[in-house]
Amino acid sequence: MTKSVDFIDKLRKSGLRPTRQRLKICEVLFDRDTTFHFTINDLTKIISEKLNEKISLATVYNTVHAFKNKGYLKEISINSDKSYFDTNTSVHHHFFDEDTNSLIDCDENDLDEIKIKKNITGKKISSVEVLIKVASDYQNQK
Amino acid sequence: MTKSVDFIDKLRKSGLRPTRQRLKICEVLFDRDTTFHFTINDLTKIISEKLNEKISLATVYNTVHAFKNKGYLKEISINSDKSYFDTNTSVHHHFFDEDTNSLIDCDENDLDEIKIKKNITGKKISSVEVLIKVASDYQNQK
DNA sequence: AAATACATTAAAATGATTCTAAACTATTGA
DNA sequence: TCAATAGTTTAGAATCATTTTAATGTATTT
Repeated sequence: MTKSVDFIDKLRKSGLRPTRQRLKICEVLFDRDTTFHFTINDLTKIISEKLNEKISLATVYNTVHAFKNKGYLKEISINSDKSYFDTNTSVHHHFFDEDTNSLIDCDENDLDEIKIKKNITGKKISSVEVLIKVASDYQNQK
Repeated sequence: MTKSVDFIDKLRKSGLRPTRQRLKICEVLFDRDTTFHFTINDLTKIISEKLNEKISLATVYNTVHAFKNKGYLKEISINSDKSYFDTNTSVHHHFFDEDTNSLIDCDENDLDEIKIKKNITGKKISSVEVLIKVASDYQNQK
């Protein structure tokens, strides 16, 4: 259980003012034992339904983007109408369950290390993401 | 240079009627030597500006999705407001140039084969995609 | 405690994509 | 060959995620 003081610190250190809204969002996102994968819609629902808090949608967007820019969240590449975020910012990869539209972190043992042997001239690699889409064995009628 | 007859055939074989609109789109997409990466917007522009054709936006969407479902196009996973498609449907991976928002196919020599050592129980793998994001060396102020 | 800079907000705007229902066209089979 | 039909195209409306706006509010600085 992370204390509110820690979040205040975390925010201040990143040059973000510790507002009531940001602290609430910190609680939802970072006061957890395991990685959390979410869309803005998921997060908004938790805030309003579980916490009974009212945070404007624009603020949720602003905050998530601020956290992403500060490196506290990772955005996952999926072709979806929505954006997916991950509280696990270490280098790791994902399974995407097409039946439930949910992400699952790959364990480092699930996959060999990805080695890029040749890169585009004049560019630096900013990220490498592997997405393994999975679906139920029987329902292949897409 | 693929002949129109071939496209008519291709469409008929997939249970799609060879309409004027679909044939035009086939020409744009498949009458090429190299892989083509595009968004709906790119495709629409080519049709109207280069070919001077008028195809309704809904038809472009319908056709691209039909082609994707028939396996003639691959959709690439990127977190973008737009969807990206690829005429190269073989298993291969991508560089994504963040400076120009464009995709580049990985050569099979750019990357070792991806081996998934452990999968989610009860699921089958429907695809494995690697996305290598690159950007200019100097402009790292994101 | 006032001034300032930063944040939040509701509502409007935007932009990609999908839906609708009417008009059109390729195919089928008499 | 022609009418019936099933599939297709279309413009425009609808939807939905996300961003913008500009006014109000709040944390920080002096």
